[in-house]
Amino acid sequence: MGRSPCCDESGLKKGPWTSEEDQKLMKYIQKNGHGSWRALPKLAGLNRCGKSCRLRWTNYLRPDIKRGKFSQEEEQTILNLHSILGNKWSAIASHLPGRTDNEIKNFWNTHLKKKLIQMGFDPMTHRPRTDIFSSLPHLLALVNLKELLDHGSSHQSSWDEQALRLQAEAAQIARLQYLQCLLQSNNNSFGAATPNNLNDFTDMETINLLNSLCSSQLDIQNPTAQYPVGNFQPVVQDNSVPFSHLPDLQAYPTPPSKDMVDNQAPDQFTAVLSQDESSPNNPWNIPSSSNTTPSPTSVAPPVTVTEASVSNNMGDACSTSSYGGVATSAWSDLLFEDPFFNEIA
DNA sequence: AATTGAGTCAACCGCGAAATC
DNA sequence: CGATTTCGCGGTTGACTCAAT
Repeated sequence: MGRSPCCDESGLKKGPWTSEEDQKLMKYIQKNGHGSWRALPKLAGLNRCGKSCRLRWTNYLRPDIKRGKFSQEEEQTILNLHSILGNKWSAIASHLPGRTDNEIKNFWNTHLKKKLIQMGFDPMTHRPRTDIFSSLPHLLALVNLKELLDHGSSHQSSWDEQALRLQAEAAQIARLQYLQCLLQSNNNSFGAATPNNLNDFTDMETINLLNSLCSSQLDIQNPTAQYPVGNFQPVVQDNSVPFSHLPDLQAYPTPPSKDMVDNQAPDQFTAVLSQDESSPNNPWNIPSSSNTTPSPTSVAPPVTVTEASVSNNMGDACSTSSYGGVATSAWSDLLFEDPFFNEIA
């Protein structure tokens, strides 16, 4: 209750910190600890409010702060944890040594959120957005209108070409979205990506969609060409080996449920940034005897296979989410790295 | 060279919870 | 036990940089 008046006090400096101020603050805290933040500025000889001092210390001056770009592992950890915790930046930061909540929040807002949106996923729910279906006709109409205005009626043929091209691209987006939904629903109907349901995933419609996506952008004159990892390849309609070009998803067991995650105190989690090599078939670090049947109320996972797993700091196997974040799925990785997808998205 | 727009990130603001009186 | 103070969190802002025009 009650608002801290410290920042409202007049005469206190605001804005960027100078190196002298940093030095004063650092020296004082290293010598005395921060104690009462409210009292600190006076004691340290700073014309700042305590709040500003605390922020400067926790986000910038603290000696254990790691600076620089986020690694792939950190990015995946953030995605995983965000899918469980939402915008609990401090909770997420507690699993990323040396990273501050502010830094993670910024990274999310400037990079990860956009990435998910570009992929057609809702950054809050980590699930495919369905709104694009309903808005597609409107978007097309707007785009066509703009083209019309830009080119005028004297360029009818050019306008037609543009419209056709845009319509084709929009259709690609729609198909991609639909494909994601199919993958999602297929996955959800079985609770999680288990080996069996992956084999079940031979729906002709989906395969046709994949093929149409692939053929539109790959060298159709050279169907046997080798594609870089992450790019789409044509799907062979061979039910015995569907998606043979994908990573071996069958090595991954059913991930733990969200309930399991929820039942663990957040502080007990420690991100383990690589798959547990001692149990390569158990990347979730779940004891083999665990009953990991997701509850009906748990967040249904998208098609998610992640190499990031989570265990608590007691060394006990606990859980990561059954919902490891879309960006960690093999499919999502493919989408991320697919130049055509990035272009149209 | 000047302008503009997008991206980034440090810092601020307001709120609620916890701690203290 | 209620009032007040302090702290920490999450959302937002604005200064800065850089690339494109």
